[in-house]
Amino acid sequence: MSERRRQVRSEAASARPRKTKAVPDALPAAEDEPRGIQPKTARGEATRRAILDAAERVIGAKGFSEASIGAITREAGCAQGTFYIYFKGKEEVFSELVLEMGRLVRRALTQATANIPDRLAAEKAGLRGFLDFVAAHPDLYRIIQEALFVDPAAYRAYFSSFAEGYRSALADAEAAGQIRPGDCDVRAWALMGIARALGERAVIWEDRTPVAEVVDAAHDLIVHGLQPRGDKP
Amino acid sequence: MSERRRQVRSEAASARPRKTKAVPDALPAAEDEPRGIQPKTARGEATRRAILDAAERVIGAKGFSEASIGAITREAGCAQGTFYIYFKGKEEVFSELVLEMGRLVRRALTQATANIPDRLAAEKAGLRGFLDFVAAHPDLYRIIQEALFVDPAAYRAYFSSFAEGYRSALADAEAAGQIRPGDCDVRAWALMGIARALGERAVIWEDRTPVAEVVDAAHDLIVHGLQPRGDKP
DNA sequence: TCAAAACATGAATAGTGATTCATGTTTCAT
DNA sequence: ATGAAACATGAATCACTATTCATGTTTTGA
Repeated sequence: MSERRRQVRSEAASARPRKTKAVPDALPAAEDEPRGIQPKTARGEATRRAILDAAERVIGAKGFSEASIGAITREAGCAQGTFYIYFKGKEEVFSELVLEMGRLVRRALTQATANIPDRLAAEKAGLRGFLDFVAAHPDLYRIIQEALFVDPAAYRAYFSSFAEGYRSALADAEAAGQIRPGDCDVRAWALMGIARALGERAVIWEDRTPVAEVVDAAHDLIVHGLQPRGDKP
Repeated sequence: MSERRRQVRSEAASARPRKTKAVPDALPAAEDEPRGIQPKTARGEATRRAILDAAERVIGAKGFSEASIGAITREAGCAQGTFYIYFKGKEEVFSELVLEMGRLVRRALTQATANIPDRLAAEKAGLRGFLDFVAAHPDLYRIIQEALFVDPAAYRAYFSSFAEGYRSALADAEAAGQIRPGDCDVRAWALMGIARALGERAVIWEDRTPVAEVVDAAHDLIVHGLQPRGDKP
């Protein structure tokens, strides 16, 4: 019991793969896919997809470290070795899932808010679109949360992309006089936080309150705040 | 490749300990601490504390599954075996950390909002207290996020306690006419979401914006909402 | 139709780290 | 001061699974 309080070194920032017996590094260093190749046929595409979908379900249900490759391939209906035809390792499927989640959410939000010029109205439609999406993809939602530790870069990229888009949307609306002036960066994070919390309430807490009710209540808060006797037109 | 889409069974809800060789269950079934005892002396208390603190740092830095008992005890400055004198296993320290986080945050919030009868003012003080707290305990903050998978019960307990307290505080304020009428449950979750997101921005994104600025901007949003031309007294 | 390319298999390998335990050392009550 | 209770040690055990690989099977293109 001596030097307490030492700084914990993050040591490679996260998980590392098993050691390979002989690392023959002497090549010009460039290519990055000794394994984990894109399928070339429809059959391969279907198998890869099956594994990815199975991974979503298994990792979403058990969490990253409890989800074994064996469980994933069993769920996908193929042999363990097949997994490594399409993915370099466990981390790689996970990262793909996080990316997919990002793509899908962005698409959902884009569609939900398309052609809505008013920011306050867009805010409501976006919240509704988000809550509908997470209700339809509870596994992906839980997966994002694990990314903070399993793939920090993907985690940050996921939220950064939303934060930046949100911030500039608010800045535009502010310039157009559609919303109250204020710090758009902080407000973007705050609004993302609201959406995230309500999504979690629905998915993790399995709250059954109809989405429309939740959206109405939250949107009232977002528009008018907590203050009493607000101006009602 | 056959029965796809099978339901993934959560299988014991989370991690399970290694199998013990011979389980001699035949006793009346009641006691639950074959290991993991409370220290009886000051020396033991200090060691237990050292391990808990080390676990906070190591798990906070590397995440639960990457944090080995060896790393924790090394950080604590004791032998691996010592760990099992005070904790039944890895999960147990983790759960303690989540509980401790809950206790500390609750205390911080109670102190920050003590003797502030007005809800809107309390809201601001509470947000400030929370952000100050997470800045001082970044490790604990990250740990909560992992609890969703490592110890779901603790995760839910942590947020439930806040949600319920928050909800009833809002309900009281609403009854007293201090805030706008509305769904207090949804609003409680939304406000928690704001705090959580801003805490994350500070801790995970290491954003350096002064806390006071963040609090002012967020509080303006919380009080007045996004709508333009709000009533300014 | 046939060789090559793609896919698929699952048993074997092997790294890892949680947990135990037989053996000391320290502290406490009397 | 002294035996018992507490505490501490760290090497050894051993379950667990990610990953590999030698060997088939299926699909594709000409």
